[in-house]
Amino acid sequence: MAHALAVLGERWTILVLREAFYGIRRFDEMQRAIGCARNVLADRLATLVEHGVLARVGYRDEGQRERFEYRLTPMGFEAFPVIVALMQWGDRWLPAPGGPPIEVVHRGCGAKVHAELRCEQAHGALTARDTEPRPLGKVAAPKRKAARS
Amino acid sequence: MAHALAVLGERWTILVLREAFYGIRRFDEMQRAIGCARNVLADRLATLVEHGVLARVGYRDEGQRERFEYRLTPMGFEAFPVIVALMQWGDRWLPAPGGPPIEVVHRGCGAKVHAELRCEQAHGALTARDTEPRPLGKVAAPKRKAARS
DNA sequence: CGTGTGGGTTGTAAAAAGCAACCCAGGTGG
DNA sequence: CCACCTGGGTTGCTTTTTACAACCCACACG
Repeated sequence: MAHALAVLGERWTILVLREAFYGIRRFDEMQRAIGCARNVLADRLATLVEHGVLARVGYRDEGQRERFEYRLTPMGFEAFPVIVALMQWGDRWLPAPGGPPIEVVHRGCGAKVHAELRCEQAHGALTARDTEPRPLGKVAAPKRKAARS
Repeated sequence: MAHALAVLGERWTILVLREAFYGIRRFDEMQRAIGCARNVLADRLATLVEHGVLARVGYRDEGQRERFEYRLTPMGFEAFPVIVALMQWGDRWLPAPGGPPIEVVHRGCGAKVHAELRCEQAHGALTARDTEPRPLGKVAAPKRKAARS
């Protein structure tokens, strides 16, 4: 998780990804959409490409020279639940006046998409209270003074 | 979503929340667990309290003066899918040598918990490719931006 | 009355973000 | 054939954030 945050946790990265999911691929479009500084955007795109979340691919519009755009890789695609979970939480607890500006729907069926937690035995949607953390593997030295429940 | 990131998007915030879900409540425990600077932690906790994600509640251990700890509010609890989605993505694409240090399981059943996307008509788990963004034009207050003559 | 402990607040240095200006290469128009 | 536009950046400088360490404070204990 710390590694995940090293890749996705910087200031504009999640917004870059969201725009990528919305279909934005080009530097200027991206910059207009999210409104961050150009050098920071360049840095974030480079970091994402370096980690394999985006791919920098050449394209050529008619009568133009070759330029580059950024596309989600499979690694990037799989970050979608993070985006949806964040949007959902924001819409629920920090609602924008007038409702959310955009929503994600099932292509074709048109119903709203949401993120939920499930266990591998199909026990239905879970909340944090239905779960517990389980430490694995080489646990470090025994912690002194365990917390009271 | 931008609002969500204003609350959760700062550098250590998500780790603070993760530790909160693991049961960490106190300043020093938190500081040891995530390893960030104390002033930054103090700032993050204050921000989270201010936004209603955590609550600062007094407690008193026997023979001690009153102190304060931080507990998840309902708003905080509902951020759990974000945490799980991030952990899952990190474990999948940036695996730690020796496997993930911890996993989240269904309390009782013990099976691993994961985040997934579903539509409201129970069409099963979705990927980003099964979805599309839908802009919502429903503006509550008349904003008359384009109709300016 | 000195020490320990939890929960912080300085103070200062290093890193990151923001902003505007500039660069570059190829295409277009005059 | 030169000026200018456009997409995709880079450079330089200023303002915010982070990081790290040191310190503070109120109480309990011995």
